[in-house]
Amino acid sequence: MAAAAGVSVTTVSHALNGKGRLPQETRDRVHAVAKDLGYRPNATARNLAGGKTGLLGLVISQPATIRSALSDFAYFTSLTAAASAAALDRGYALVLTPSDIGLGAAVGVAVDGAIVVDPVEGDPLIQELRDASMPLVTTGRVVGDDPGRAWVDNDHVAGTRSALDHLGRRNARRIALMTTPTVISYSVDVERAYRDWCADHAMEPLVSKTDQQLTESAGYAAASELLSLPDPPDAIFASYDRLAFGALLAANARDVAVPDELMVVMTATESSHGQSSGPSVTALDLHPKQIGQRAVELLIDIVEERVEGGEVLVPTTIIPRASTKRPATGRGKRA
Amino acid sequence: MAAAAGVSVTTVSHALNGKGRLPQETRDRVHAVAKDLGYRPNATARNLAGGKTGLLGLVISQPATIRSALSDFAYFTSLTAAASAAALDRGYALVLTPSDIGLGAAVGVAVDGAIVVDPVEGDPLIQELRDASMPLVTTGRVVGDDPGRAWVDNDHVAGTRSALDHLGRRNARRIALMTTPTVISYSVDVERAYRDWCADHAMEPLVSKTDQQLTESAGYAAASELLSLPDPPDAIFASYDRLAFGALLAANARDVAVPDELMVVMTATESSHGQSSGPSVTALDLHPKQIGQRAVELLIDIVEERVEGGEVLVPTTIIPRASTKRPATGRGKRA
DNA sequence: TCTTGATGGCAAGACGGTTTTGCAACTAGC
DNA sequence: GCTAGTTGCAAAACCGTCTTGCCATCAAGA
Repeated sequence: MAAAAGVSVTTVSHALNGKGRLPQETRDRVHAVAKDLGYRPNATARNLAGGKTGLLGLVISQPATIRSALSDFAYFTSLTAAASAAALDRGYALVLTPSDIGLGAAVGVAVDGAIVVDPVEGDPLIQELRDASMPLVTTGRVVGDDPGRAWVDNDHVAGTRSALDHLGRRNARRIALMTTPTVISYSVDVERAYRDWCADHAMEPLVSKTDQQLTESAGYAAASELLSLPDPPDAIFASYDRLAFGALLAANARDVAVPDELMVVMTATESSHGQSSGPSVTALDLHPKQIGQRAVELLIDIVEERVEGGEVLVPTTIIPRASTKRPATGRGKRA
Repeated sequence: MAAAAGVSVTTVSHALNGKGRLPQETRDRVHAVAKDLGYRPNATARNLAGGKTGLLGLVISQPATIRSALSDFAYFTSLTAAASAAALDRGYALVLTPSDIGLGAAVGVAVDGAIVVDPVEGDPLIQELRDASMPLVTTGRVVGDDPGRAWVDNDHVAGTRSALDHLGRRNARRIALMTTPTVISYSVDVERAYRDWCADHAMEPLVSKTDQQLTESAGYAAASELLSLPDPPDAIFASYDRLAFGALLAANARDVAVPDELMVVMTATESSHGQSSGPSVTALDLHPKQIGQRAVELLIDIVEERVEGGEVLVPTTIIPRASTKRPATGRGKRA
């Protein structure tokens, strides 16, 4: 920047980065002038000098079999957008990397670190990145991983329990779980928490797993089946919002009243609300924006060697709405 | 790269970039050694020297009112992923920019060029970028823009006509259009093409516009209304796939047989197929991947000053499926 | 044989910062 | 009053590539 502003480039660099030995007075003056001139250091030059690229990679890990079923686009969009914004805030750029190009040493972009979203057990990419000792943060844990790794995840066990508690307090007698096969830590956690909760409450588990794409249609089909059981559920916890919307349509088609005869809770993103035309659905918000943001922050901390790893748990929030609008009994914790 | 490989850095640079005056023999030798060493020039240094950042920004333009309704995540995901891959292929990194941070000179990242997806009429971002003379490509046209701008778009007029022709050849008597308010060039084009086609074929237009979020539920509601008209449509063209899926559910609920009593055609992405549980739906594929890819290519051509602008039309493809499975009459073009 | 022109390749500067080193000037202790 | 330590800042080296300028070398023409 115009050393014209009084001092040498060295001093400017020192002042702006809080490095060298400078009196506060000089720092302030440099900062003032910089602000005045709207000076912003050139990121490319800074990266060159620092031996970095300024890029972070984000890959969505999904095995080929369910990649096309990856219909929970809203979740990923939300997460990715927040991650990108968080990266920009801190002077990095987030680049979406197709999982098939890879970030490996051999091909693809040179990045300073990587985020892998919802890693699937045995995904070779994880191993490849670790072998290359690339700074790595996963969103959702790697199933079967040792502790000490860097990840950001919801507390799905607590979240699931809070959703079930919510239903239990409203006198649900038989709660069904609508979910998917367990390929990522999310589905593993939810199903285990559900079964544990059922055991704790002497309730018989009723799990409906769809391996179709996660659409309202799949939810419609699954819920129709559940509702035609001899002893149908009076509450449903859906691990994807669109399954819940489908369940609502199924209930409507069968004249099952929501919430009186059937309560529905779904996991959701910020954008899930109001997407169904029926009663608004009580949601367990996963806060994907926070997930994305925290993942980036953790990754940058690792890249800049402030920490080596870290396990970040993002809490979930239950948002009561019409689909579970029954008076809660006094027993149990308050929502 | 190790000038250790025989020559000077200058020669390496010249050889690898096909610049200076070098005999083919030297070039080949350098290339061979480079490949041998797995040498890849440092992008950061290259950018510094070239005075660029190596970054392209991609913004999704949506007015606040419908941003939350942006449920067509699959389309954007597809487009964005393809754009990102195309950029990486050419040595650039694509970064998603939140529309509120902006790419303006004042704030945000420094990028070499920008892509604005589905610009809304009067979006200030467009003007800001143009004022800063930032290389710009839009995906979908800016409504009311003069020619000569750089954009990539589907030929929605031709596409809509081909979808309607497809229905017409199968003896549709009354075709309804399910769509949204006209805020982007896409919705404008589709509705105009539909009305023109109706006029050409002496058919009374029947347009159902939903301003709800674009979910199956909205499609369900809109289709239910259409089907309860005194003179209900016997074919529906839906400008969003989820509207069509909802229509299918509505038809099913009313025992309207598809395709015998009602044919359905939707615009779609690669991932739309198989998302409904009913009959598979004939689709007008918009090829969002191609849109994203072509947009990046065009933008890079502009950034590197090979061209100044360009209008790229990506064709659409009609994919006949069960929802319009009727014998086509001999009249008209073949599908 | 000498000049001229084309050709092949190297050296140095530029890009815009960061970081290290070095040098005054000032302060303090004895 | 001299040495030692501290403080404030500038000069220089470096990051890895591209670009420009220039010196050889060699062949052809005079």
